[in-house]
Amino acid sequence: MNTRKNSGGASAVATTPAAGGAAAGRTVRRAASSGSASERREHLVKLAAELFARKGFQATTVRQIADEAGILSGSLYHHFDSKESIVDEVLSTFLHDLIGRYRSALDGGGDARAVLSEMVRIGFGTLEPHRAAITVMQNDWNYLRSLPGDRFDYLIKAEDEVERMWVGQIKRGQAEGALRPDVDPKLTYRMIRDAIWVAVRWFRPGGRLNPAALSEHYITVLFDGLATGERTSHPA
Amino acid sequence: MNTRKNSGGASAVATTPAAGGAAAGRTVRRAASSGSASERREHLVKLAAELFARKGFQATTVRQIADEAGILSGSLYHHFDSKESIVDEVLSTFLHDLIGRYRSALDGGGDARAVLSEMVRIGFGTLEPHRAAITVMQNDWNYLRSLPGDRFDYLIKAEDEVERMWVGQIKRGQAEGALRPDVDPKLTYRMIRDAIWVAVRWFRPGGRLNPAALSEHYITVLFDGLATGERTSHPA
DNA sequence: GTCTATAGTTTGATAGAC
DNA sequence: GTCTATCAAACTATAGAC
Repeated sequence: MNTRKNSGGASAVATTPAAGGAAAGRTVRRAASSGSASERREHLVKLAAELFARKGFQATTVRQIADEAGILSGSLYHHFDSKESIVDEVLSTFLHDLIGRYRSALDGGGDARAVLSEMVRIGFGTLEPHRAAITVMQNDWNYLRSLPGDRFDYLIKAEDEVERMWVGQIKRGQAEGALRPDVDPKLTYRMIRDAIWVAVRWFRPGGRLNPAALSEHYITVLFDGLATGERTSHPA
Repeated sequence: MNTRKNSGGASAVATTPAAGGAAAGRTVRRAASSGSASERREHLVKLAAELFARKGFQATTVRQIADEAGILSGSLYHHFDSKESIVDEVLSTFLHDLIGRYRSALDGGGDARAVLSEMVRIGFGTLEPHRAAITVMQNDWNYLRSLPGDRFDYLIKAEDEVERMWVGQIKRGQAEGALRPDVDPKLTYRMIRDAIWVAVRWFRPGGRLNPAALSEHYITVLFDGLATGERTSHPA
């Protein structure tokens, strides 16, 4: 996924927390994060992710990222190989977390409707911790995919795996008779997925609608359309 | 909306078709479009829109646009003030058309469910003719909105007007008893809107799914969740 | 781990000949 | 309406001092 320049990593937890040198560090403009090197790195990735989300990957310059961190642009290259490797880390961290959560939901068992409901909750649940990453993934997907090389091929791999999980549950629900058989599983998956993820455009943490309320609303609307039962029309 | 450099315009139809000079034009690499000046302009906008959609507005250079048209980058500035004015024309043309179609649907009358169904069809109906513009609007919305000045304020104005139309119909449907009253109208509008527009990411003209089939699928799923009737659960 | 300084490209846009 | 030629600015990334 991403090539790291120094040791340690964002997702790796069992790294030596041997404290950052910080021998020089003159004006120390950076607020907190006087912790380990990996914490510092994580902090920089987070700052960059916010900028990428707000202005777009291309429109965000390494100078702006460095400014936000209180250092000069050249200093960023002590932590990262390139601007691309930063966005790489933003996206792969998110996808790693997301897929892990989905797997847990599938392992948890339950009928198709219960699992699918849980997957909706997971989707909305990532809106808050991964808002910036989700925004970047949507807005800059085409651009990143258009870059030469196979660096961002894992985006497709992750997308495919997620699709398999959703479609599998939808088909199971249809086979068990819990979901109406006259809808296209793949198209239905896309419809749900799109409606959830694009919510990142208008979702604001602390706003009128929290992720839990959003989930229940969407689940209600969705299943009273998906579940079998008395309906106004029931096409072949 | 957009400031044009020369006379004539994309949406204006009653323009003198006084034929493009084309006195010099050496190798004339441009395929067809030996018509009026406004046709030539429209053609350039279309080429640019495709590039913007594929790589993103920022990542598309004026040189690439010119290449695609078979001219040099400097020559583009005979037709447009700036790169921004090109994307401006892409988006304003689309929004003009979209809002016009919505207004017709509202004027057509009918009950809320019928009007809303028609609005869904309109949404999917624009996917084919305005695929590039819709893609640009979604991917580069944040960036364009972040630019200094009020040039792209009309994006917000158009968004607001569209929201008023949708929410108005949803509320009317609830008042008339055709739609379940326990859903939030604004949130429901967003859910529908998001699901429709994001389809532009995977929709391909001539593919397995045409806009008409998509519309009916979405309408079926949506209304059997929105319409009143026997339901598994019916929260307060 | 940050700074200074800068190399090497690429970009959007302009001026004037034809 | 396009080309030639070019400018000024901005960009990513690097090298080496501290």
